[in-house]
Amino acid sequence: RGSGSITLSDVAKVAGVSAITASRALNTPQKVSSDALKRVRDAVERTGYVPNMLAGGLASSRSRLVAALVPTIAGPVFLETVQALTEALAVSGYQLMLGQSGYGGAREDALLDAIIGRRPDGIVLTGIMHSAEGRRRLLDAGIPVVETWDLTPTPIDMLVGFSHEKVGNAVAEYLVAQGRRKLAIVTADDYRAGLRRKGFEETAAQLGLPPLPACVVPAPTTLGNGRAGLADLLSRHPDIDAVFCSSDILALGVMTEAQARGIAVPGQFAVFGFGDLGFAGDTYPALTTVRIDGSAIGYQAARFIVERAEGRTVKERVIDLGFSLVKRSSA
Amino acid sequence: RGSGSITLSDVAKVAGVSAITASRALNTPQKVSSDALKRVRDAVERTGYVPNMLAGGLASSRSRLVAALVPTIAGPVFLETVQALTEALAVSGYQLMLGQSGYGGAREDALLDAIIGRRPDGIVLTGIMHSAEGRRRLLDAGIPVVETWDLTPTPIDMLVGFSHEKVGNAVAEYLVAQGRRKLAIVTADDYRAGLRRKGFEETAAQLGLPPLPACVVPAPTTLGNGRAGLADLLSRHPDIDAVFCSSDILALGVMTEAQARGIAVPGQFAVFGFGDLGFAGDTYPALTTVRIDGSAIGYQAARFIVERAEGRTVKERVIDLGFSLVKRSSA
DNA sequence: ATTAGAAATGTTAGCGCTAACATTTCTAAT
DNA sequence: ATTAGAAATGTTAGCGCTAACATTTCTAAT
Repeated sequence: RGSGSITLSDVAKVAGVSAITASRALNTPQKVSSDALKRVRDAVERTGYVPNMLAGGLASSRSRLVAALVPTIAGPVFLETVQALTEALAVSGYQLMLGQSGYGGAREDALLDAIIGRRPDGIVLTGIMHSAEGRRRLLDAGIPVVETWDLTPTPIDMLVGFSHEKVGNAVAEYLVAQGRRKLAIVTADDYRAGLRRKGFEETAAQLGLPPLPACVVPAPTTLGNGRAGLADLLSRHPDIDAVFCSSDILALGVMTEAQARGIAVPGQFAVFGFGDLGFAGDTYPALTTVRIDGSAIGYQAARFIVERAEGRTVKERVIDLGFSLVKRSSA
Repeated sequence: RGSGSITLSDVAKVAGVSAITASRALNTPQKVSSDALKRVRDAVERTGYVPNMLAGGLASSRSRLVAALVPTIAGPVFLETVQALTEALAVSGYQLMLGQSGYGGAREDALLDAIIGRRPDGIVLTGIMHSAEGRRRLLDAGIPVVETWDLTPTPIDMLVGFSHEKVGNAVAEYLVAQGRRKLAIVTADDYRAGLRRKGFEETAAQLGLPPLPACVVPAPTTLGNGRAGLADLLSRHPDIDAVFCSSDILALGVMTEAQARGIAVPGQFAVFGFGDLGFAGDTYPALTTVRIDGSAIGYQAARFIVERAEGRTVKERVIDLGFSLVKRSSA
């Protein structure tokens, strides 16, 4: 049986060394004489050998695979993170396996099995997985876990994120400082957006504002949702003077609807986004928003996992990357 | 050594059967008595066993992994395809491994090694990989390959796509039929966009139009590129009456710049996009564009690979999914 | 009761690597 | 020349599964 492709033994034979020496030449070249190293490398070159990482992973209990779990890849929010993660891992010789959990947790179980079955050296969670059952299974499997894009009080293992509530606080403070008094919210119905909303409302209340009108739209957010959200808000509260949106896409939708209605932004009301996606600086008016360094999250998560996989212990297991307000024209 | 986790032998022992019977109960339940099946399933339940797919893949030469190669994940174009692919594969028990080749081919070699080393049951290519060397290595490795998002005359193996030139033809015809005569182009400098441009220019020439002004911007496309592209075009040709953009994002940028300059769309000039991304129907004015069914591409690619992996032969190895013009307000 | 074929189950070996230990070779000291 | 320790190399076994073949058990016929 077997695949018929070239194996390490073939390479070793060609190089005139034992299989383990060939293995060492490839994995730990500093443990091999320069002569043997050269001969093995030549043999690899001549035979076109590509190591079988399934076999390597099985033998060493190190798969060099990392799983990333996202609600859906088709939302722009986590892309930067996934991209940075893929790149950073590739540099260290790891590959990324992608899992989509969807927004409901139904398929979660099967997905977890599929992931654990690959014995990845780490799992990066963005957005979801807070079922107790899921946590326990990951912990039991002994796989390092990095949660991202949030700052939960009880991390499973490692964590790279920022405080969504503080984002809400900061935006409310900013808008009030700009003289806005009739704040409103257009937000997706996901957990983190809810945290931002909570922070926003708390600060608004502390600053003496009445309860804020809000329009909740289903995740994932779309331009159309944003337009509908503003329309809904205006029908009930025509006098609002600022809208905090739970994503830049939503904010762009709000501005589009305003444009369609001939309403001036930020003249009649300010619009504040979240995410600082690529287009935010080029909308008209340019979008004021919250910048999250999604790439930094990805790189940091990769660093965490590689550290663990190489057997080093990570002392500081929670990293708050913070956020910044990017002031442009819309608010 | 070993990971200390529960193995198939443990399960077999608990169930009171041999390892191979347990293996069959999990992989080919119809080959096992209902009694044995029940006992194995109970044992799996009780022990919390998750099969080690590295070991399974090594033993059976079937990894149940599929690799997808994209230029970058951080462009919205291929997302739908990657999402559909991930989902369709998950249903059949396969996982997706993500590789980013970047737009340059420098890292391509290392990436290919990393992929081939996992012995995937298939590779889905979107966007790139046309180096002869790369082709040969994939072919040599005996891995089924699906190329997507194009209709090359000489596919490596299987192919799901559509004709970019025909897209260009159709859009030019449409605009001229609408009475537009001063067509222009804002396009990214990537290969497929170039094909669409070619088709567009050819049809324009056939219809008796003079050579078309064009502005080429670097890939990946952004809203800012679109704005700059229109600005550039207008500075040289203030009298254009239609702009064909190589992506919806670019088109939105062009419309944004027009809005900022107080130019009416489609009054003064028409704008035609490409991709029919989620926001296209909700822009103001609503974007007329080319719809590509990215999900269908993903599903079809998954089907191809699963067919092959299960040992069936695929008779029709090239599928043209076509495209459609979505007429809205901007053109 | 016997038998033949199908169905179910089991034994053995091997997939392609690397961990763990064992041995050989080199180096630099006296 | 001898020696001790380090460096380099090799042998053996095992990672956790399944392919391939072998054996046992069941089924339904006469």
